[in-house]
Amino acid sequence: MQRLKADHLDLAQIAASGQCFRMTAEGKGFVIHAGDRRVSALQKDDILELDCRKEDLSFWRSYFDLETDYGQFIAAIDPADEYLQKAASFGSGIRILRQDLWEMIVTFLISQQNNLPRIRRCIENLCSRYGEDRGGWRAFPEPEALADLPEDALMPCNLGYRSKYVVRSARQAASGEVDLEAIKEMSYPRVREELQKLFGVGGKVADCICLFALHHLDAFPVDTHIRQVFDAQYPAGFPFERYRGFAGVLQQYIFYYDLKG
DNA sequence: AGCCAGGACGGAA
DNA sequence: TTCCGTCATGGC
Repeated sequence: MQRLKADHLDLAQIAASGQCFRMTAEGKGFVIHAGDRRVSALQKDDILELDCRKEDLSFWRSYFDLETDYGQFIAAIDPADEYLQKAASFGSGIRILRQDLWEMIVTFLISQQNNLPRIRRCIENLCSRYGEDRGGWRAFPEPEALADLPEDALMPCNLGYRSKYVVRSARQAASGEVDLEAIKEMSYPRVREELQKLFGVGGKVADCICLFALHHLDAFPVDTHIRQVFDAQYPAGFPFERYRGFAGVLQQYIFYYDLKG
């Protein structure tokens, strides 16, 4: 059992915030799958207890982004912006996780024109059918495990028309046509363009990948929920300039508040 | 029952 | 460029 100091962290909020679809409640805590890793986590006040080896601790500290002070983001919110204040207060336990790149690509390919419960089931189906067996659980399938399939092979996993997006993107990743390792070193504007070479990845999905895998906090995915909030709360436009460098964090507060608030 | 969901693609205008 | 029909499926 390892312990980490963790303020502004609420696993239940993160699990419900729609950035991670492989966190499930287990007893009083959560079990979290990330790529080919897995950990059990339990929160006690501002201490996060992780069931992992000491040498894996640095990975999970980074995964939960525990070295970042989220209080500074909340403190920087315009005091006159009542809506954003409430949203941030409501979701103050949300952090932007550093998730696996390929897993986020597939997850948000599947997310389009879809709803959160079904996205979760699609991911589970993919892992159980094509993920490597780790003895009692399965890893997220690598591109190579999907690249040789026919384009409609994932429809039994309930991906619907998105099956061909995942299969063709897997081919592009496996062949090196899109270099996932090189992408990790690119600036946000450049990687956003690069990701859109993947079949099925447009601007919004690219922003989700940038934010939830690559931790580009400037990325601000605008989906149907955010669009509705903008129409209702920010008719004159959202003040992106004020929040340069961390607008993506606020996006998650808004998304979660609109979803659950 | 019917509308909507963390959109993107391909073709038309 | 912008606009629009289409794409599977199920949650509510």
